[in-house]
Amino acid sequence: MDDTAQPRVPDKPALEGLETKWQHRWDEDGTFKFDRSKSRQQIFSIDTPPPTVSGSLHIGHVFSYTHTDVIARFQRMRGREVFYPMGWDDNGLPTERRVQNYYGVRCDPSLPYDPGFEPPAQPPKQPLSISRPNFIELCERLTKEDEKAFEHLWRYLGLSVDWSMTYATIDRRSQRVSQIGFLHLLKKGLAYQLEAPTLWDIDFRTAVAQAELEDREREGAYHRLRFDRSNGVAVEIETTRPELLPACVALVAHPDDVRYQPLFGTDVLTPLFRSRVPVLAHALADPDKGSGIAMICTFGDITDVTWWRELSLPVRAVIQPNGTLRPVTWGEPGWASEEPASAQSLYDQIAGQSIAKARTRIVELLREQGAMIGEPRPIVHNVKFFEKGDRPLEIITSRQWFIKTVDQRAALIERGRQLQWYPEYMRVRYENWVNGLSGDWCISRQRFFGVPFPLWYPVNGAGLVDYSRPIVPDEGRLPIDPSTDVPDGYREEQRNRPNGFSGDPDVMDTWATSSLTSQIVSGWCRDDDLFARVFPMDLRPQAHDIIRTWLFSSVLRAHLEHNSLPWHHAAISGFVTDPDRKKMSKSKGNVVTPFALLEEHGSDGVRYWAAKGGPGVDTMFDAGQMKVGRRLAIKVLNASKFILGKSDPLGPITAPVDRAMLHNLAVIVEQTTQALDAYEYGRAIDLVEREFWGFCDDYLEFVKGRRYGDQGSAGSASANAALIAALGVYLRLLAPYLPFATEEVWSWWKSGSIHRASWPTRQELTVGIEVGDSDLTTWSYARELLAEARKRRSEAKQPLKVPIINAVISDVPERLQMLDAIDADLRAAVRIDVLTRNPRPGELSIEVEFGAAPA
RNA sequence: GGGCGGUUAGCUCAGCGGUAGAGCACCGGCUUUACACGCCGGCUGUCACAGGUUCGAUCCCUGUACCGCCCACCA
Repeated sequence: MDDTAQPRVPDKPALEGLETKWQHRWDEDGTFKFDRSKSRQQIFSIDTPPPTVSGSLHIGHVFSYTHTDVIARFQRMRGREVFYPMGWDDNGLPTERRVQNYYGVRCDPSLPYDPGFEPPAQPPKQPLSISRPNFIELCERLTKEDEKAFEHLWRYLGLSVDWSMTYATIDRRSQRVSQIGFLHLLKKGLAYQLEAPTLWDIDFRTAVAQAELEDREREGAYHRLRFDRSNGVAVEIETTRPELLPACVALVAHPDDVRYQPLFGTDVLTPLFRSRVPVLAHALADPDKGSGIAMICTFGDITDVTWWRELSLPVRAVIQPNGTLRPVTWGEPGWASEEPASAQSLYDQIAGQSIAKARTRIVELLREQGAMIGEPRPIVHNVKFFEKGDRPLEIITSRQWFIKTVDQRAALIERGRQLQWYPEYMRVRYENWVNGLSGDWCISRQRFFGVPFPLWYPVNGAGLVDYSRPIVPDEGRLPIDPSTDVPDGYREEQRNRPNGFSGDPDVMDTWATSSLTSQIVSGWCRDDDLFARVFPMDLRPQAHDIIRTWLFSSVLRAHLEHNSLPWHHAAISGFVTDPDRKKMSKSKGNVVTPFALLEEHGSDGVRYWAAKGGPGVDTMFDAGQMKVGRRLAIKVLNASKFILGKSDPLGPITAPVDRAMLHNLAVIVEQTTQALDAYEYGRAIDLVEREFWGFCDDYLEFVKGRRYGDQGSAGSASANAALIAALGVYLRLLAPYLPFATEEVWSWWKSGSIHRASWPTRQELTVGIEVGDSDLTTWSYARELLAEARKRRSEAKQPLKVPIINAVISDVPERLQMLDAIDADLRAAVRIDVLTRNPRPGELSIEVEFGAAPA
């Protein structure tokens, strides 16, 4: 470092342009380039959340990514080599939807690839059908554009990412890791396929996982229906899904319910379709709900699935994957009816219709037949939705791939306890989720833009696909797309032919890939040397809304694959809320474009606001705080200009006030370091900011006169040296928060980046400075006197140019002794001609006598 | 229904056993040669409510209310 050169201080320092200037300089200088020669102990590795590129950029991103960057810059300055890659999540449904709308296309997997395809300039009114490979090409093309916009924003915000280490969740590397990970689970028996009832979105026409569900309140109605018994007495049940009546396979009541105990083991006839179904007992039936007896349909909700499984009931499925009622022939096996002809004529009136239409019609029919008692009773209840979906989920039986999770429950809870959470209480959400897992993780999706299952299946002589014997590729071939790649020993002509093969048509849940981001960035199965240096990683930063998805699935995958945690620490950010305390999101129309904010308040100003929102805390969007941050950054520039503007003479730090100020700063350094070590970035900036502002308003004012030479060369030399030492420390304490302003000042004065400078320590401030216990008291006494004297001047409304000709300081003798050390500085700072000491017991007080105003 | 977090100055929040704090806002003053994107000073609080522990509670315990969030098998 070249600290002795004369600082080059601009006349009018300003924040404008610093973002552009320094992001380019950092890029050219490779300031944040990861040095992979460092050992595991020297490295701090971060598993950055890859933002969904097809989503819009919003202030919530800026908020949480700033938190991570503050930690990254802090660790880097502490001497850790920070491994800080950036990913783009371009895999999955959001991208598919965006591509469909942007280009006006839709994917038809039956079409062949067209190598020369170009999308129309304007999206056509009627969506254009294109092949899956063509669709994926468009996905990739559009996400490239989105990624550029994101990177631009991140660089402008000042994220200290190594931009040579980016990845996308759909790129070949991620696909390969994702497919290897899947094949490992398959080999260990931890992944399996099953033909089973699965949560299904009828609009997207895909299976979804438990983690992607959300409850929404919907209006519904209880319909009271009469089921006939052979003895002529009717049983009344209540249902909100009358359209599922044809799918009814049993009635169920609680085993202890005396009202229905006589019915257990008997049969009843369903209304309209006259299907004979048993009355059964099961503990899940709630005597207080409805009439206390329920109809079991295949399938109306998850409880139906439980009953169906535990009571060994048959399947009578009526809902098709597209959400319409399938055609049924009553009287055929599985569709028994006492009166098949009338059942058929009634059912034909709802077959092929949507769920909503079928419901309306079936209620009319029930009325006509007198099978409905009274009017439907409106209720509001929670209904399960796919989080991205518009209509309630159905349960459809289909072949899907699963990863075993439920039998890992205890081990996953234990992993959660090994993980260090910030804040601690976020662990509870994880445990709630793990304890509430109701089934294994369904990872197959009937979609197009995603990582395909790296599998084919043999097709037998009759042309039927044999799913029980998947054909697995060599790991060396991965990634593959079974819809275009051909398994070893087969030819393309055998695709979907008898005695040939058939590719798995599905893609994986995006979380099946995202759960491996720490493996993807760490070079798992690609770069063993790198992997050993960065994995398990140090930090997973993320927001709390995806604990059940991203965090959970990542812990699961690392546990199953490596028998370890994926990282040691999880730092959880809150949300950004609008003034009504609602989460800001695009759908609510309350999003603020982040780039305009960065330009208006400066990246440092916006970062300041973000950093004040501590770990886990939802934080209100507050432009006022951004302005405060901007002022802090400007203050840094101006105070630095003042301090560095005159560094001569420079000498030993002898003045008690100077030494006390530095000693006090050493305490702040310790406290700030502790806070940042505990990921308390909000508390840390509070500490530094408050002290820095006091340093400017009190200390600078206090020593200004002495520094200009009022008390001779030695006093000036001491002040200059103390000012410069303190400034160097403050800049470094602020550097993680205000990377642009601090770097700018550092460059006036030192060589190299402040972001590679070493974090300040207590020792650096106290070595060579003789500090007695009394010194801290000296500085606080000086501040007390300064405040008191200023108050007198303010009360008298006297401008500073009017001198105080005499100030009488009354205090206990022990404290008055300290005046000797600060007398001259104090008199200069408040313009006091004479200080008179008045020893006496009691509180400090000052009486002043003003002189005449100068002409 | 279960759980987690919160309730402190007009607003946003910090404090978490010992005389209530910061910033913003507001009011008054200051052209003081680093900064008017500034400086100085001032005003503002039954620390949600009710009990308990303690010499002492905003802070610990137990309830209650309200706000936000997470989870839940929602006939």
